[in-house]
Amino acid sequence: MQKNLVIVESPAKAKTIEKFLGKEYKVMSSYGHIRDLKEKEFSIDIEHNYAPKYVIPEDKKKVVSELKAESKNVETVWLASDEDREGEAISWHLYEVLKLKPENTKRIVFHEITKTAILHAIETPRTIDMNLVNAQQARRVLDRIVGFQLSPILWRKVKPALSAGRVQSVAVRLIVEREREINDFTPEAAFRVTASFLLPDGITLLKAELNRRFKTKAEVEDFLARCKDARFTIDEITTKPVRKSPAPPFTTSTLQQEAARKLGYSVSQTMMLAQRLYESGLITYMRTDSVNLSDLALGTAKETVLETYGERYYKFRRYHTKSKGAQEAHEAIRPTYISHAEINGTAQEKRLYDLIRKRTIACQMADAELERTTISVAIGTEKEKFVAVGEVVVFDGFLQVYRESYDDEPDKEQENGLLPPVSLHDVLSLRQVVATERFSQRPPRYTEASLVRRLEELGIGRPSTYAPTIQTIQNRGYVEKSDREGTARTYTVLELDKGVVKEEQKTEIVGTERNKLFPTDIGIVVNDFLMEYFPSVMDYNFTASVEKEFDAIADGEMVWTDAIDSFYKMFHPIVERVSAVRTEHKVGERELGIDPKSGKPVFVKIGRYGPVAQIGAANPDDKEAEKPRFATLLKGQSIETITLDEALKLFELPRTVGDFEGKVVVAAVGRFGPFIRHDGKFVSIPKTLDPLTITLDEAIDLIEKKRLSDEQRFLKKFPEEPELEILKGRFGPYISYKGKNYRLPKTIEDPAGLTLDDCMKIIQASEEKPAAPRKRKTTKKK
DNA sequence: CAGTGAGCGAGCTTCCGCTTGACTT
Repeated sequence: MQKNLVIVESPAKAKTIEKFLGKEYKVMSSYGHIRDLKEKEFSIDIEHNYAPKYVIPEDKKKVVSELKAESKNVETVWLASDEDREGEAISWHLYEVLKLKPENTKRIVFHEITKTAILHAIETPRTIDMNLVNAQQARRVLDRIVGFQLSPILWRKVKPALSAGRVQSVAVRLIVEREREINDFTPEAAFRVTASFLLPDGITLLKAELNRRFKTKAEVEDFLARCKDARFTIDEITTKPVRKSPAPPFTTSTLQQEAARKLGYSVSQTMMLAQRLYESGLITYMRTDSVNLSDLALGTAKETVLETYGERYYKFRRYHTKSKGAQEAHEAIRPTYISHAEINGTAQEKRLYDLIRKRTIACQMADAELERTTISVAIGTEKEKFVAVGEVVVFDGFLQVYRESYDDEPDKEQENGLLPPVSLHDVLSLRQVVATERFSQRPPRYTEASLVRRLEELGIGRPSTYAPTIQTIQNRGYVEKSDREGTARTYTVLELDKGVVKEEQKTEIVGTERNKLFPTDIGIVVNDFLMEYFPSVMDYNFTASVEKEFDAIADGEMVWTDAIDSFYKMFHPIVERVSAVRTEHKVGERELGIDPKSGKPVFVKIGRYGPVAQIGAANPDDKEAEKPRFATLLKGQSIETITLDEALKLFELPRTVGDFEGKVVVAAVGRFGPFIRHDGKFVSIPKTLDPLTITLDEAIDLIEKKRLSDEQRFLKKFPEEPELEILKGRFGPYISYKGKNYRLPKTIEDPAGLTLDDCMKIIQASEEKPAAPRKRKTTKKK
């Protein structure tokens, strides 16, 4: 019989700790929370002081019964979940569910997974902190109230299966508001003036920028005229030292941001890779808001820096977390063994590990020392000056290892390089002055990672929820990840060369964006609705202010049910009031005008399946009445901006394009976008064409292309087995057999040369081993 | 990943945070 049972949250942690503790201790994992409110019921008894109804979820029953069985057989149970709100609650639920006894239950916490830390924890046990547990219950109950009372309102007023919540709704708000800022933005033009001079040596060039910008072309022309005969002299040379310090070690959010910027990983991809590194024992825990490094880690980082770079490069630094609502149950994300430069794993895992390792090492390195030189060039007696700025790295320090990236890298033209040597009062000869029209930049759309950064700044969401939240707002159709092609813009360039001013119009492409978050019509409608009726929940400071109350509860200064009660008394009446209003019109509905043909009103709104246009109103009392007509909006159209004419055009679909081979050609929009139907067959219409304007010739072209690719699709058929075909898909050849598809191994060079026997073998092989685990989230759609 | 191709009334959907499997479409 075992003497001790230690329960931690994560199985990987359990494995490590078991090694430290020896035979007397068995270490098991709870796999996070073991008890929660019912998944599909409100589960809060409002009448009885907000009593939560907890259940053990189906997928946790096995763990719980194993823990229960084990806990009966030991002398002491050590509850070692994390030392934060959720961790304390996990311990309490374990205590309750496993029916533990106070006399043989001990609560311990440790902040680093080392033998000393754990042994120390065992020597200093405490009891469960009910105040902290109650703070968690308040958090849980509040989120349930908000989520489960707001969502049904959306089902009725906007669209079924939508959702609202303390975190996700604010995330959507950020994206909607950013989109409006972009729409409202008007770029301002100004001329940026640069000049190049020849130094007295007659060889070296100096480039400098004017210290002001001109609003109008007239001002530029005037300035250029003044330059023609001006005398240019070096007026001032200043040099000052600049220091740069390394960024703190990674937390979940900063890791997600840097992996997106430097490696191009999505937020969820980063988390999946980090999870694997963690499970392999290569890095510390990946869901953390702490920048703290253990003494052990500080020591090995020091050794690594000293060994690799020498004493001058080392600097001891301790970082303190300043993000709102941080709970610091773990360390920063760092390699388990900082000296390990090489690891086994996939290329992606290696790159992420390398990033983590470099960031960790760099944060214990010396500042970089730079020297910034500013040379100013006087223009005769004018007030304006040309200025050249150069930066020289005197000592690279941490930059040798790691340089943090930024979301919006500064313009390349502003990059500071090395400046040529000059002396005060040198007279320069002007080679050229160029005035380029530049426009102020609109704010950028959010990426997954920059949204995470903003949420963290606002203290909204936790390391374990950033990636899932981003998934949720996309699954609900509030937000789409998408690209936006830039638009061409002309700008003016004026050039003074050899005393002559030339003017030229140039074109640039601006506003190109890749993989950015765009709000959908549904997202906008839901956001505006929530903002109108529930501004307090949508407030960017809502989370921060309830966090303060949770802290007061944790400190024993507030009763958790009182906190919930005062929120509920404010919140629920609004829910009641909004639910009671029975409006004929859906939220976000907009009347565009009257259909000239039928004389009926034309609406746009969020329908059962998304944005639709509608002619005429439904008449539920009169079954005989004419039903309204519906048409789905095309991609790129919005119920906010669509015009009456555009909406009426939609009703021309399905539209007869013409005849081809004696059969009619029809253009329409289906579930998967615009398509052409001809002779019972369907062909998708590519983005470059429009179902409203497509011509018969274009349609025939599409049909013929499709026929060709269909023909080439069949690589081989077998007369003896009609159910088996070798086909060519977009991702290479595959076998289709009895309604199922099988991938061909890459080694096969001539798929058409396969025999029936070969095919059956491939099918059997893939049936036996159910392929490599593909960790893809299946989208929850029916 | 692949192919698919309509409808706006019949039953269900939903929150946030803690943690990993199971597994073919």
